[in-house]
Amino acid sequence: MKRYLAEHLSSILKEVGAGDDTALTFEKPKLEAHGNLTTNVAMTLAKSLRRNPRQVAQDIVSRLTLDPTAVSRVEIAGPGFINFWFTDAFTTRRVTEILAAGPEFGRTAAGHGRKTQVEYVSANPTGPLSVGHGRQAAIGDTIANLLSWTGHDVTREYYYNNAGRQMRKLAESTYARYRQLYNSGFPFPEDGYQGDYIKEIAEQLKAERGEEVARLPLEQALDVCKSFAEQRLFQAIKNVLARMGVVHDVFFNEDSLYHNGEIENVVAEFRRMGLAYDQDGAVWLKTSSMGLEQDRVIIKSTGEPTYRLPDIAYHREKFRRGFDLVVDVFGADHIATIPDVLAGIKALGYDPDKVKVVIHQFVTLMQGGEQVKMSKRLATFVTLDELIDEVGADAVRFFFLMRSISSHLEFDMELAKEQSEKNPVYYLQYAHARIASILRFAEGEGVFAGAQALAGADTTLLTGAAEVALAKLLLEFPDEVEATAASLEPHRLTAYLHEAATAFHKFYHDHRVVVPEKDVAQARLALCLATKTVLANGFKILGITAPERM
RNA sequence: GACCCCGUAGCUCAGUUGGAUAGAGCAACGGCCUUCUAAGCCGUAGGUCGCGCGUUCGAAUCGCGCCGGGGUCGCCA
Repeated sequence: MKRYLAEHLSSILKEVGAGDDTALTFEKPKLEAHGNLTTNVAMTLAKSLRRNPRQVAQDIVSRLTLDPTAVSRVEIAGPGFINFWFTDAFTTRRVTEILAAGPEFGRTAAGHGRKTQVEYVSANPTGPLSVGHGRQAAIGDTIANLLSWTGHDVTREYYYNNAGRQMRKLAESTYARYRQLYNSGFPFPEDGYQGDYIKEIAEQLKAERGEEVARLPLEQALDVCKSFAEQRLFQAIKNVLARMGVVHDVFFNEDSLYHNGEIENVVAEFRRMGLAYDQDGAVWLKTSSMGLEQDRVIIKSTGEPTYRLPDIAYHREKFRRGFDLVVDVFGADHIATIPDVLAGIKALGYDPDKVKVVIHQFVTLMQGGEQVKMSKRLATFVTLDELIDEVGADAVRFFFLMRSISSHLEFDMELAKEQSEKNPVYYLQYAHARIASILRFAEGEGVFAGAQALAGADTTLLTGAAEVALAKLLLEFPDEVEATAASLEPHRLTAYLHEAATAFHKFYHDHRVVVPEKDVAQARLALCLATKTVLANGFKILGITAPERM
C-alpha cells in the first residue's frame, strides 16, 4: 500500500518543487478518523519551500490521480497532513497472498544478503547461566531470527574464554571439592566458587576417574579438573540454551587469538601507529588520542593482557571474516568496555558504525509481590534452568522479549506460571489454538481441505468491520518484521502479535466462520488460516511454540 | 565526581525516531456462553507524561538545569 502511494507521489513531489532528498514517509494514524495511511510530506516541504503547508498539500492532492478501486478517499487535514483511505476490497482481496506465502509470509529481502553476525550470551564456562543470561539469549536469538527473516545472512556466535584467572579459580574449586570427597578437611580456596554445582562436578569426576586424579602432581591435576569442569559446564550451558530454542553456529574461543598470533599482532600494529606505549611495566593504549578520557592498560605488568586487548582483536577478526554488520548483545554491566573496543577497531582502520551494540538492562525476579534477592553466596541464586523448570520455556522467552531492551525487566513468576487470560503468552497462543480448532471443525464438516483449496476463495466477501480490520493488520506483518529488525527491539513484535490476536478474537466474536453460505465460509476460513499463518510465523521469530490445542 | 539506562493510569509497561483528542495488559466496576475453544468479547472509571526553562507551526519524544531509582567507572571480565 505504501509502495503504491509512494510511486504515485514521488513524481508529483518533483513537480511541486521538492528536492531529491525529500523524505516521503507514510504512517499509520492513531485515529481511524484520520484514514489508513497519512503523510506529513507537505509539512516538511513547506519549510524548504517557504509556503503554507496546507497549500502545498492542496497542490499535491490536485495533481494526484489514483485508482478508485484501491483508494476511496484523500483528504487534507489538520496543519497539512494528507490522509488516504483504502477501499475494503483493496485490503481484503490480498488475504490470499498470505496463504500463498504460507510459512514464508513476512520474509523480505531488505537485508540484501548482508553478512551479519550476532554475538550473544558469551558467558565463560565457570558456572550455570543466570536469569540475566536468559534475557540476553532470548534477545540475541530473536534479533538473529529477525535479521534472518529480513534477508541477512546470519551467523550466531558465542565468544568465550577458557583460560585466565577465572578458569584457574574454577579448577582450584573443583579440585578442592574433589579432594574433600576423600578428606573432608581439605582446604577450599578463599575466593573459590561456592556453588553446589562444583560439588556435583567433583562427584562426577570421582565417579569417572576414582582416586586417580588425587595422585597426579598438582598442576596436572588442576588441568584435569579444569577441562573436566569446563566440559561439564559447557554441556549444561548448551542444554539450557537448547531448552529455550537457542543454538549458536560458532563458539569462538578467545584462546585461538593467542595461538594464531593475533593478539601480538594487534599490539604490534598499535605500536607501529604510535598508539601504544610502555609505562610502569605495562603496555598502554592511547585511547586519550581516540576521543576518550584516558589511556587504558592493554597488557598488565604481569605480562597478561587485559580483557580489552582480546576484545579488540576479536572484533578485528569479525571484520576480517567479512561481516558487513556486527550486532553485539551485552548486559548493562559491560557497558564500560564498549567505547574502548570501538575506538580500537576504528584506529585499526575499520568502520565502527558497522558494529551495533545492544545493551539490555537487568532482570528483577518477582515472586509473591517481592523481589527475589539474587546472591551467589547466600544460595538464593535462581539459575535459568530453574526458572524454566518453574514457568516453562515459552513463558520465559516471551517475558524476556516483552519489554524494550533499555528497560529494566520485572519478571513476575506467578503471572508467568498462570495458565489464564492474565498471562500474555497464553493470550497469543490461545488465538492460534482456537483457529486450529475451527479448522478441525470445518474439516469435519467437509468445508475445509487445506490451504490450496482456499486459493480461489473470494476474500472480498469479507466486509464486516472486524474482518477488514483483521485483514489489514495481517497484511502489515512484513512491514512490522522489517521495522522490528531495523530497530533491534524485539518487543515491538510481541506488541504487534498481541494486536493481531485481539483483532482475531474480535472477529471470532462477531462472525461465525462455518456458515451455510459456502463462499462466505471459504472467505472466513481463508482469513482464519491467514491469521494462523501470521501468528505461527511471528511465534517462530520469537521462538515460542504454536499450539494446535490448549 | 563523570558517564549510561529509566521516571507516562493503583501496578507492569507501550508510544511507529517531532505530529492530530497520550495507549495496552493486569487490578476495580458493569454486561455477554443451548451455536466453530468464555484461556474470549463489549462497556465504565482511572493522567500535572518526575519538576522547570528553552528550541518551533507542533514536544511524552529534541536541548539545558534540577529531583528520584538502577547501573558502570581496575594493571577484574
